[in-house]
Amino acid sequence: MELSEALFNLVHAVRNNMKQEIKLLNIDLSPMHLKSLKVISHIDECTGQKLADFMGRDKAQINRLIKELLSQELIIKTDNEKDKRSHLLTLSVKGIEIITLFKTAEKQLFDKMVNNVSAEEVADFIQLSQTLKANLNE
Amino acid sequence: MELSEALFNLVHAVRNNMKQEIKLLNIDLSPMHLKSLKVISHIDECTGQKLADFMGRDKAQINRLIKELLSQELIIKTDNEKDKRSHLLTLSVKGIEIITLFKTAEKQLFDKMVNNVSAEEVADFIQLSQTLKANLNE
DNA sequence: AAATATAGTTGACAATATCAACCAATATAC
DNA sequence: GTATATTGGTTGATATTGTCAACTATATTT
Repeated sequence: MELSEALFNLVHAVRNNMKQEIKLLNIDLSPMHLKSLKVISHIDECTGQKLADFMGRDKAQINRLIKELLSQELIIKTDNEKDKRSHLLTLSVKGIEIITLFKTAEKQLFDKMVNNVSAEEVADFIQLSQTLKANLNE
Repeated sequence: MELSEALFNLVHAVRNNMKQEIKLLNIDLSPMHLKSLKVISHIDECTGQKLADFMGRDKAQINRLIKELLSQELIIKTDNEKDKRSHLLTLSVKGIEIITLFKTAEKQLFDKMVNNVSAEEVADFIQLSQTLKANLNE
């Protein structure tokens, strides 16, 4: 099997399983919304731009994701004193609850996936993924 | 870095590079259209259903991809004598030209990606991808 | 022959992604 | 210090990918 084929097949499977998990948890958010929540929880003093950079996505797309998360009151937007063009994004209590729920499900999925695989193999896999990506961006 | 993160990052990079290549080749087709063309060229006595199964996609989506490929005269649809509900899909000369062009570009991309990586490592990577996918589908 | 399943088609829509225009704040050049 | 360029964010328009449900025609099962 080709590398790209194996890769796309795997990602497709992961995506589908994630969607199932999200449905089972009765979370009314798309995968990208959840990913955004997760990244916001990771990044220190997160702004829209930082989010867009980190996720490697268009700022227009990110902006719409943020709008939806705000309307669902999962994140809070506060003025950024250091730069009045931008705003700081933080999770609300509700947002923290949801992302905690999701991370648990995600971890279960991950554990199932690497069930019979050694930690070393997984580490090598991650390492090689990063190498392959770096080669592309040269 | 997390496994899923590394994986999604890599696929995202591959996708973006592919898009670039397609643009450079002046091919007026989306990635999925090209993938469909490629699969049609692989599968013996390809029908819509076989295509949908192989690509793991909804038949509605596949149907629309086929329609576009037909309207661009890249594939030919002939009656299937063995089952009058379905049709056989084959590449036209134009379709063969385009997919040949694309495969060349794809190969260059692939070569760049695995440039400094041994064949064995790549084989292991593909193998593990398949294992991880299989674990998910259990 | 009747019931069920399969292949394909279509409508409606959700989710993801991209581009361009635009405003306001900031940074830089002069 | 002001003109200019850049950056962060917002919005409109549109393309791409993916999903579900309804429907027709043919095939298969019973």
